[in-house]
Amino acid sequence: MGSTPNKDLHSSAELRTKISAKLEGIAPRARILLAASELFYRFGVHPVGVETIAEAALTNKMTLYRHFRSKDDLIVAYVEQFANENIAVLDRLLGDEAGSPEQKLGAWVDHIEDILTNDRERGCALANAAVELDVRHPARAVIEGYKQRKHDRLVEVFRAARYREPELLADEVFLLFEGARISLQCGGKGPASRLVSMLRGLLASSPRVAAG
Amino acid sequence: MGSTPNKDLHSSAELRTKISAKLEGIAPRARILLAASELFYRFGVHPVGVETIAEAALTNKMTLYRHFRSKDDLIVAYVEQFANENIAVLDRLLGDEAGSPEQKLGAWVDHIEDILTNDRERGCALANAAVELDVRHPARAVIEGYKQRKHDRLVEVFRAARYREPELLADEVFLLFEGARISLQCGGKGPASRLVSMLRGLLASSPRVAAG
DNA sequence: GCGCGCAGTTACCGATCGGTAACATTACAG
DNA sequence: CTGTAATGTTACCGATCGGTAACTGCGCGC
Repeated sequence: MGSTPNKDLHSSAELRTKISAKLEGIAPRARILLAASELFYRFGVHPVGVETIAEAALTNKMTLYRHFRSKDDLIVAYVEQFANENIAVLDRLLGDEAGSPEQKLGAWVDHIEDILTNDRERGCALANAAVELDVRHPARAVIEGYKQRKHDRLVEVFRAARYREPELLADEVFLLFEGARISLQCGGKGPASRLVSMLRGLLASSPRVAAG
Repeated sequence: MGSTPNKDLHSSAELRTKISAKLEGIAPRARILLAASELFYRFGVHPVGVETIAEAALTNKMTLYRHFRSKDDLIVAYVEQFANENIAVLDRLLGDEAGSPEQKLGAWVDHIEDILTNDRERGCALANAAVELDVRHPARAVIEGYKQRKHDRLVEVFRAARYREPELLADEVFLLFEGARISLQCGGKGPASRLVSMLRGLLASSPRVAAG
């Protein structure tokens, strides 16, 4: 009943102006992908129709289908874009030019804090998509690859920071973060709001090996 | 593309026989709710149509609408049923007749292990539903209430077990578990598979107050 | 045996879905 | 200025969606 994103979109100019603002001179394909990202993330991939996406992108359905073979193709592109963006953020925060491992981890926790306190937070777009999509949907492979890469980066940094059990620590931090994002959608503001302090405590108290 | 549950259901007799097996003499309403539970959990609430549910319940759409005002009503009933069942399990595992707090926690961790190693695991049905449904959907309130109650039970047990910071520990365990269930759907078997040992370690190493 | 309530059946409704065909229009390169 | 490629527009397709009407049939209590 409440989930009528198309009607909501038409009646309120909110998203319309919000998307339009970034649309000056951008190619149609990019516009469509941008609009799809906003809508898919806000309402999910199933409730949002292609017509709605096209209109939000200030174009039409035909142009959409000239750039994407099908809605499933668009979903894959949406997921890939999100994965690439997130990986880019991770590269920036944890890359070679981001300082010491401790600085990297601090910056990463700050970044997490920003995400969780954002009022537009609706969980991890990729995790949400995984929930919505069938296991055989091609986007699922993209999602799995992203989560794997993210986990690997964490292990790297924990190892560089000389934690005694970098894999275990990465698993722990990974699960805590995933849990916080999903539990924010289940109304549980309490547990998620304490994630950041939990992470800082974990990083401070986990055993390390002595410096060589 | 891959998500065509209706066709899948019709072509394969799998779910049909599986559900039919439990259907002897059960009232139509219960049959419908049972079929809806199976289908909603496997494929999500949006991709599954009411017709498919009715057929899986060995009845028809009219009977379905005699017992549920709308599909959204059915979704609410589905979520409520899941919440009640899960709370009942928690009552059994953590209730007054379940032994010492340590025994309760051990049994609960074992229960979690069972869930995560189940090959039909598709995450928490309620969390999945929350991802799919709009914030204003009436089922969302049910989900939030359930998560709150579950969290409260955990705090109780941790307090009874004389942990120094029962709320913090409950938050931690809660987030870890939620994270494991969602990350199983993102292909990350690694982190989730180590959840149980992480939980046992956490319970063993967290500080407690001295017995009075 | 009769009546009544519930379930089954069929057909239908308007709306929307993903996707396509045919054509008009723009923009830009030569 | 002209040719060409991309975009916009309109109308349409079959399928499926959630939901309803009208009628038939069965079973059970009285």
